[in-house]
Amino acid sequence: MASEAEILAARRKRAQQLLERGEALFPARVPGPLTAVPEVLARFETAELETLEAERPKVTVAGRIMSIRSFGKANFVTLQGDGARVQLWVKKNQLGAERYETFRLYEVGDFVWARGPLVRTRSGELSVDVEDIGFLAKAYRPLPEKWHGLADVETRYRQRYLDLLANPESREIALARSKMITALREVLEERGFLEVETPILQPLYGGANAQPFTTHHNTYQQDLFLRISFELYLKRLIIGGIERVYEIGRDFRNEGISKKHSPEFTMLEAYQAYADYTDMMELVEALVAGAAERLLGTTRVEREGQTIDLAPPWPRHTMAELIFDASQIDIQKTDTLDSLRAALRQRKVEGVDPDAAPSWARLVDDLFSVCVEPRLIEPSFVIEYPAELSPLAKRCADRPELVERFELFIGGMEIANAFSELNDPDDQRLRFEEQARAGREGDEAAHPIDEDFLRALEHGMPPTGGMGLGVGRLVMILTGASHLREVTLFPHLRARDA
RNA sequence: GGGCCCGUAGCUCAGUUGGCAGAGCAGUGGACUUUUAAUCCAUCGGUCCCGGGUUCGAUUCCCGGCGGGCCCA
Repeated sequence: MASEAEILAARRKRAQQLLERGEALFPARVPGPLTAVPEVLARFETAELETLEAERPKVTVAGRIMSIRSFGKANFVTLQGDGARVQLWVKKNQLGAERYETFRLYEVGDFVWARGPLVRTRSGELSVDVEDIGFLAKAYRPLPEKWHGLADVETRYRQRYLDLLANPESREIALARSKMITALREVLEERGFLEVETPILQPLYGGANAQPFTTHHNTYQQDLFLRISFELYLKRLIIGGIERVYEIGRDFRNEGISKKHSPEFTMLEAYQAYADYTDMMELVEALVAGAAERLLGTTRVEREGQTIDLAPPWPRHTMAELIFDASQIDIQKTDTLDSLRAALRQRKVEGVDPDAAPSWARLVDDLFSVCVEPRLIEPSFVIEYPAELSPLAKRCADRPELVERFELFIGGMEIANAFSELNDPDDQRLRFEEQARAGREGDEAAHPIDEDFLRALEHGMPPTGGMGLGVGRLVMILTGASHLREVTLFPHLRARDA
């Protein structure tokens, strides 16, 4: 018996035999209080043989059977509970013939509880010397193979529960993500930020340059968008007098998928009144370094064989400097589309098509993405962005073609984006109108004009610093993961044909 | 969206220069009261991703599709 159908039939047969022996397949609860497997290990893993023999501490544990090594009248069962494993030592003379025969029907994958004193076997392994054992839940399907685990990438993503069971690294990443988000919240709470929730279903999207998902509300007969950022709602809260505010949640962008991009992804955005983008730099430094220290106990992380130190402060360079260093092109001199195209044709920067971008600023952005971004491995702030690329950021007072903005790069990825928020409603209207023009000229990611937001700004917004941080990408940095999917429990995949 | 690669047993993988489809683990039956991927004996298990084409014969070659990976956009 080894085809899938036969394996399933065999497991059903075992289940039937259990029923016939009076064992419930899915009882509602465990008899008596449990000791979690990790706690068993924490308390007794290092206990001496003599101590265990003298005290014979009795525990009841529960978990999933991961393997059974049977010797006929004695069995070593590996039980996994809450990610930790403890061995059960199940003997016929201890259980009695009747109960032992029932136990022999338990198989890998099933959930059981077991009670008995903790002992050490001859080989020294901490084990529950089982006096009593019972059934908790039947597994009708088998687990992945025990030694190689689950390697098929697609199955790991589609059946993440099997991945979590079989591959400790996957579990570690899931835990790390959760702990990291807790750490981010702690840093923000310590600084007096208030966590809020804003609409995911929005009548008009905005706050970023991206294409949205669309949906429809039946009762109101209203077309809606899934948000592409939280920005415009969080700024409304600043206007409303909540002076330090943040949200952690999901954004949705209807765009390509890559190791750094997912159509839905978790974002942290924070806004602080009476602050500017330099204050946001300090905040981002505190968030990233704080998360690293709280999660890893260090600011040093490994990535593709090299060590990155996240300890602040981080260097700050203008976009123009970095582009010049990488390409020898001075965008401050070649400050028109035609002159920059000419310079690019002369330099022939690989991967940048001088004719692809519709404007000087977009061409600068392409150039930066290709020749600078991948080099920014150590944490680096990039400052002074073209205003055209930043329709929601305040202009530099002395150079109105630039804005007070930075992006943070680590490991060649954009991790955070922040600016001194534009609070002049008239300038904001101009920027929206520029975006609308770009949209009419075919830029599908251009920002729509948001009259309701303009009206809110006209009521007055204090000078404000705001920032957004890609949570999944930061998890990648802190765990060394190479793909956003590795830090996303249920990544989006194409539908399987039915 | 483009290029390249992959899809074989429940899992991890071989293999077939076109000729009855293989291993380990898992499963099943048996032995075994200190194992650690337990061991030993026996045994079962396949839509070779799907659909066409070429061929005496296709899992293998060709075309299309589906799913995945990597690189590029």
